[in-house]
Order: sequence, then C-alpha cells, then structure tokens
Amino acid sequence: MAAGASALAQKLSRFLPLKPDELESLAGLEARRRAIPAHTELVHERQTGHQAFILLEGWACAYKLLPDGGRQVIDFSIPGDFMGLRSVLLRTSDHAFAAVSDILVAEVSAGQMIDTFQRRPRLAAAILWAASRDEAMVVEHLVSIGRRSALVRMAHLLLELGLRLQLVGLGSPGGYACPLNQYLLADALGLTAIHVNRVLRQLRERGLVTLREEQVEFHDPAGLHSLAGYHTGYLDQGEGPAS
Amino acid sequence: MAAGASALAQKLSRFLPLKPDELESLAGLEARRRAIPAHTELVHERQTGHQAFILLEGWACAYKLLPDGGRQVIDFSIPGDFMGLRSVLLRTSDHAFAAVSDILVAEVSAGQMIDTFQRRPRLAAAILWAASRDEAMVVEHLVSIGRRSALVRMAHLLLELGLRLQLVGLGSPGGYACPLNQYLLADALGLTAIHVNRVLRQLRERGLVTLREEQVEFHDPAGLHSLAGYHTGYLDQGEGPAS
DNA sequence: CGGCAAGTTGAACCGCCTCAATGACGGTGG
DNA sequence: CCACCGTCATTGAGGCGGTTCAACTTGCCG
Repeated sequence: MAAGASALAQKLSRFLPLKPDELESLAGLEARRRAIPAHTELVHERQTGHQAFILLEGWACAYKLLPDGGRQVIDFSIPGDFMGLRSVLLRTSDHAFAAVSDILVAEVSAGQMIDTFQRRPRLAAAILWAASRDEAMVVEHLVSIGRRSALVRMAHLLLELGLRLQLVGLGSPGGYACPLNQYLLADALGLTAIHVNRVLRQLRERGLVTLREEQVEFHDPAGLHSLAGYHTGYLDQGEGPAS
Repeated sequence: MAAGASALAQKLSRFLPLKPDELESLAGLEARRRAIPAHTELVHERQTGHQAFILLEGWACAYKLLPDGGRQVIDFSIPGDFMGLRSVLLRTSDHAFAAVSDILVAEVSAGQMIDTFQRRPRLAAAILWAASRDEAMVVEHLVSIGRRSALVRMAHLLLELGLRLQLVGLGSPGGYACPLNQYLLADALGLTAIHVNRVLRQLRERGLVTLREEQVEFHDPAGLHSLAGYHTGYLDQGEGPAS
C-alpha cells in the first residue's frame, strides 16, 4: 500500500489488499471533499436524500434524539469510517450525524456507490466487510449498555477506540488523541456526565487509564483488558480475506 | 406476488416487487430446509464457517453471553428474517443464535449468497434493504436500553414486534402470538425477569397491553404508542423502491 | 473583567436489582 | 393416581448503582 493512502484505504487493505485500479476507484469516491466545523449536524434524523460520507479527518458521532431531550450516541466515527451508508438503501436516515471536532469529509452519492459496487466487486466486498464490522461494533455497544457496569462500559469503549484508531495509523498501544468530552461519553454509554466523571476518576485512581486534555493514556493495558473482559473478536482486525 | 409465498418473499416485495426469475432464485435460497427444536443453539459465538439461515417458521433470537454468565439478546428473529448474514463477510460470527420455539430454517452457504448477488442485482438490493432495516432495529434497540425507562422499553418492543409480524402476514393490529417468556424479554431489555414481571403488570393495569399464555393483546394501541413515543420511521415498512 | 463551557464534588433520592418465597402448570415415573 | 420435578409467573423486602439537584472550580475567550 502506498504511503499517504487514505485512512479508508488503509483499513480496507487489512481485509483485502487493493489493486491499483481499485485504489483509483476508492480515490474517486473520496474526491468530493468538504470541511465541516465542529458541532455541526451533517445529517439530521429522517433526512431523505441518498448520500453517504467518508470521514477523512477528525471525529464525528451518530446519534438519536429523544422526545424528552435525551440523546443516545450510537457510535463514534473516526477517519476511514463511512457515515450514513445505510441511508443509501433505506428511504430515510434512521439517525443523525454530527461533527465532534472540525472534520473533513468526502460526499458520496447513492449513484456513485452503486456504480462502484457494480464495477469493482472486490472493492464492494471490502466496503461491505467494513460495514459488517461497524455493525458488530454497534452490537457490542448494545451488549455493553445492556449488561455491563458503568466502569466496565467505559473501559471497553476506551479500548475499542484505541484499536480502531491503530488500524488507521492514529494512536498507539499507549494511548491516543481523543476529542470526546464527558457529555458525549455519557450519551454514548447511557449514563449522566456526572457519573462519567466519577467513573473516569475510578479508572484513574486504579492506575488503569487517564483521559485528560483530550488525550487518552493507557497506564495498565493488561489490567484494563482484564477489567473490561475485552476480547477483540468482533473487531475482526483483518488478517487477509475471510472467505 | 403469488399466494403462499414465503415470509421473506412477502417482506422483500414490500421494498421491490419481485419478478418471476427473482422469486425463483429466492426459492432456491430457501430450498435446503431443516427443522430445529426449541432452545437449540444454531450458531455459537465466534463460530467460523460462512453460512447464513433464513427463518421460515417460528421464532429465534440472536444473543451474546458474558463472562459472568449474563446474556444480552440482540434481537428476535421472526419468519422472513435472515440470521447470520454478517458472518458471510466477517471471519467469525459475532454472536450466537438460538431457536426460541420449534423452528424451520433454510441453510444458505456463502457461495450461494455471493452467486445470487451477482446474478440477481435487484434481489441483492432487496436483501440489503432488509439487512439495513434489521440494523436500524438494532440501533433503535440500543437507544431503548440506553435512554428509555423499563416501562417504555417494553412498550416499544411489543409494538415493534407487532409491526414486523404484520409485514409478513402474522399477527394483527390487535395482537399476535408471542412465544417469548419473561426471562427472554429480560435479557433483551437489559432487565431482570423479576422486573419484567412488574413492568408487564403495570402495562396490564394501565389497560394498555396484555401478555398471557403466549399471546400479546393490545387493548389501547394509541395509549401504548403515546407511552412509547413510538414512531415507525426506522422500520421503513416499504411502500415501493426507495431510490 | 465578565461569561460560558467543561470538569469536579457532595447529598439525597429512586429505579431497578438481589435475595427469598410461593403458586400454577404440565410432564414423568413409581 | 398421585408424588415429584422443572419451568414459568408472581410478589415482598431490602440494598446498590446511577440519577438528580446543587454548588464550586478551572480554563478559555471576548
């Protein structure tokens, strides 16, 4: 893989080494770029219009709002992630997207997607693999919220984000830059910001992990894995074709 | 659509009216049938071997087990649902499947799937639409567990199952047959069976809905919708092609 | 300097859990 | 035929995890 390849190209190459013509098609999907400032809503819930985004730089999140004003963050998007791929087939978007930090995205129309899928089946398979992996992450998230304690949930999330970032060349085993504040973490984990604060304190006091000044630092990765009961199976960190 | 068509054919036809040759291919996917008794595990977590199932009759559930013995049900499968579609691309299944009642399934190999996708692009789009819809349901489920009270969660689940069943010709606006016991509901909603019991009692005493002898009866659909803050957008109950 | 967003901490409350027990039902074997 | 069992539903009492409300701090920016 060429140096300087996009985060998405890096990620897909883990599943399937991409050929020059496939990389070219991928670059075509990433051509129509747009910078978006932090805290902007890209897509609102139930928005029609079939287009997806590829996140090139920065962090975003997918979420749903509730009638009572509450918010549930479905997942966080990092460079190399598709956003809104589902709305290419569904009539409307089933959730909203917002920029967490300043971000750079590529807009992809439904037509472009379908065209690429027909002309580049291997690339299509790789993109569907990535989408399946994202789905598996949502499922793991659901399990977290349903059956794990707040402490374990937080540990799990911080570990998962670390692994995902490493796959696209951001972050290291020791930590990573993380623009998420405690409100966002709370809405992701189904907690209040206040309790997130207490949970982070516990993790810090146990010498496991620190989140300070937008930086996550793992002090005891083994201890954290053990606390979180973490196994990476669902992430399928690609070691060649699955089939 | 022909009378007596499979539940899956009924469902897909809502998205895209299927042509005879497409219905034939679909029937081909549903040909290799197998009866499975209740409470049997079809696929265990991290199972390799790329195959999917189409549920033809009965109910099943997808779930993950936790180290502490807990269980989180990801979703329930009803006739016309695919199970394990994701494991066609992912190296291993990211969760387990079990039969809730006695069921009848069709086994579909990864090769068969890929072959059908290449030869019948319209059918492929319809199947991906159904898969996107399933994903949207998992997302809604996540929102429920993360941000809704136990009472609202339960109301939401019972309503959603009702709508899904109606789409494949099972159940009516007044209710439906439901083989789920309180333990299963608890593991789906992130509660204990004991609390499920109390929640069901509340719903009953408020005159909204009853679950007795494997039968759900809606006594006040409007009141239930209002309590659940239910809107059907994410279900995309198909009224013709989306694109 | 004043204002706002984000983080931190304490105290009281409550939704849901845990532990414990009881009842209803169908199946099974003596 | 009935004693026995396992499964499921039901109910009570007490406890804990996480919420709610209410400060107070810190840092940033105009």
